[in-house]
Amino acid sequence: MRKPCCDKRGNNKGAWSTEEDQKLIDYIQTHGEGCWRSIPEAAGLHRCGKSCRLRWINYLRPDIKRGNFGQDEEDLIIKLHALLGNRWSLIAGRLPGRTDNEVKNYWNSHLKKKLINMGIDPNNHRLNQILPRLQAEPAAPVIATSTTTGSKNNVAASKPNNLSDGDSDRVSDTATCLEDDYESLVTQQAATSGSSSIDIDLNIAAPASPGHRTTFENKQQNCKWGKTSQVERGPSSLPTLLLFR
DNA sequence: AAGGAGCCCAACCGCCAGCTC
DNA sequence: CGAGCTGGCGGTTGGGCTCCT
Repeated sequence: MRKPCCDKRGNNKGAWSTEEDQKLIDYIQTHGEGCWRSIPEAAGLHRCGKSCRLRWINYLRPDIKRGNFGQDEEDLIIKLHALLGNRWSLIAGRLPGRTDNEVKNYWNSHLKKKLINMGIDPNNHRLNQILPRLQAEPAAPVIATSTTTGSKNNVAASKPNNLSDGDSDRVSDTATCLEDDYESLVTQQAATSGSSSIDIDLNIAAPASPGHRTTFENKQQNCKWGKTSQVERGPSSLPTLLLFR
């Protein structure tokens, strides 16, 4: 039977104090990241290694970009989520200075709602209903989500669209922006690959941390849902990005 | 002004896959 | 070759903050 990683009695839990933060920063700046399991003891912290790693990666790392997400970052997250689903570490790998936790939180608290307000199912990025400027577009059938979370998160389809006047303007702008961005992206891809299919190269060019790359490559080799160049085809080869057509 | 509701986000938990012995 | 260890990931939780009534 496997032992839990944090079974040590007396370990602190919950929010980190500034003293703890400083100890961790000092230790890592002196010795590097190394073996997380041994770091707490070596740094004089009453935390499990996992907790130290998380604190460092999500909060203390010097290259972390804090503050609001820019419009370009937002768009990129939406596009990548459409392609990758809830693979936050991969999405975060495309956003320099952003962590998977941050991207995940931002998605859950902001972007999900934004898409819902736009009449788009955040799980499969398909339109749930017709917006004024997209009326020529027939409502797409909602297909099974391609994410690994299954149907338990599929609340979007049942949510009403209660846009205020101000919201609909904003939404319209955002939709336009996304469409334009995506068209250029697809055009670019088609030009380089000779194909019109959505096939963005998802190899991480500059991983946020050394561990990122290793893991990503491993996942790419072993992942259950596809290979490196085959981006999220899902159970069928239906396009999943109706919004961006 | 007070209290309840809702939101945000840091942190935890459990699982998985790769590595090592 | 298999068991155990470790790092990493995604989902979930809960405390604190803000907004609303």
